[in-house]
Amino acid sequence: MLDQYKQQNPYLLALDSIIFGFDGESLKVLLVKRGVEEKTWSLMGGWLQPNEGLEQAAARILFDLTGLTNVYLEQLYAFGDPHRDPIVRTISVAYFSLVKIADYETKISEVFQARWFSIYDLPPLLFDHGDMVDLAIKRLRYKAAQHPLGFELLPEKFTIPQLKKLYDAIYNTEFDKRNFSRKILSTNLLVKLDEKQKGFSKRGAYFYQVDATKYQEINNAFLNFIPNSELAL
Amino acid sequence: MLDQYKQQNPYLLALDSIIFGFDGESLKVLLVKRGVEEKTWSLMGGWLQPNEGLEQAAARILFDLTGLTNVYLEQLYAFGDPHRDPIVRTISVAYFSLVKIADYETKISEVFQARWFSIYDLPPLLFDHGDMVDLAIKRLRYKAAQHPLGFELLPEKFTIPQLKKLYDAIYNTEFDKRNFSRKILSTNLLVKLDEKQKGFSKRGAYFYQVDATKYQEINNAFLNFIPNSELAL
DNA sequence: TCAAAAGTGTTCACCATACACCCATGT
DNA sequence: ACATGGGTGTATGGTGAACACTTTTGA
Repeated sequence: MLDQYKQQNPYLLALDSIIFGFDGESLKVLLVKRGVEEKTWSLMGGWLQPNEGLEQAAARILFDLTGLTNVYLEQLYAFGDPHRDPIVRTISVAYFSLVKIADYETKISEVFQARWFSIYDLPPLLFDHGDMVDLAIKRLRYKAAQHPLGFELLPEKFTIPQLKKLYDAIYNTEFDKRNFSRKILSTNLLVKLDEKQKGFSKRGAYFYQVDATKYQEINNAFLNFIPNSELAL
Repeated sequence: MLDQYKQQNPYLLALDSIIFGFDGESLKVLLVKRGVEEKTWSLMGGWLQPNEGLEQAAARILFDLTGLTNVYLEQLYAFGDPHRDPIVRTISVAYFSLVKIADYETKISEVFQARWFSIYDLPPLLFDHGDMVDLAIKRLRYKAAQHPLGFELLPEKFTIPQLKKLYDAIYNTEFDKRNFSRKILSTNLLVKLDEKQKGFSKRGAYFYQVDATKYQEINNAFLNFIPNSELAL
């Protein structure tokens, strides 16, 4: 009975994270120099430990390397080409993560050999990490079009113009500010605060915050393709 | 340099496939009885071999067990809970597959201990295979709402009423046949044939076929959320 | 001739888009 | 006073949803 297990080859299992950040102007990915190829930039990564689940491991590695915690983390794809790591065969499960760049910027830069790169100006990457980043960008665009996850990249309090700039950056386009504002506010997901942003523009823009309660409702609402259907089995 | 590899624990890597089929009435999943727990139904699965990529392995296993080839296959998710397999720690990469049930039905049933189960009437499943099926159903619904992949579950030639029944089954609802027909035909993805279906209804419905050339265009068109943007980096 | 499924058209409400002007304030 | 970015309203076209009748043909 156990024989069928013993006959099988085991493989190394790595986790790599595509970490997105937004600095107010452009969408960035966090890259490091590490290990085997010290001259090549690569994604944050590490090995699965015996007592961990995959997402748990990805979160641990993220924390170990950056001190980031409580961030948006979603499994992207499992990469398993036999020759993707030329030294030892390794399967890598890639995760993508959205972080509030401002909270951690200094910590990351000082403690680790890490840098934010614009997604439009990436250096050559280790192994298949370039493919991982490409896929992560596609996935982010795909998801952000329907799910309200842009907030994960902004501070707790943010202005509508900031949010618009983020979406402009994600889609490499320029949305109409009137339509954008109406669309975002029509979700009722944002709560307007009394406070205004100071220092950036003369007039100052109102801060908004995500309404955590309504967050859940919205997450389901985008499924409106399906009319009066019973989604539960 | 190699030390950092040698210190790491390797893990067994399995592939499990959720295979969907449609018999004209309801959406089905193909399950088998195998290996460790002969009394429990499970997904089709097998082990990764040293010279294979993940999708390649999933395709091989699918072929070995069912004789199915050239089917729609898409990576679903990597499952890696430390205790998901109670005997030996195993990471499983799940794939979901869409097959034309009629072409292979007899072959599957005779050669292997396998059975089609309605997604609304599944038996208890091995390990976390129930979670895998749940996720696969969600993913199928999510994708089918925007991508034209329903055809993968039907014969080469099919009628609009057949297609509608398929979507009814996927979403467990009843679409309006007028709206459904208009929507499907407006994609220009289907070519009407001169032939009519015989034997099922008195009047008979026209057969249609997928226009392979237009298939690609459509696959991009659903991204119309993003106005005049340059998607390429 | 009748039963059963196939096929088709119109109206309405809503949403996405395009587009232009006034407002608040720091300099 | 003026320059800079913030904030809002309207008109139009297209799309999704609701809804009912005629057509074909095998029994």
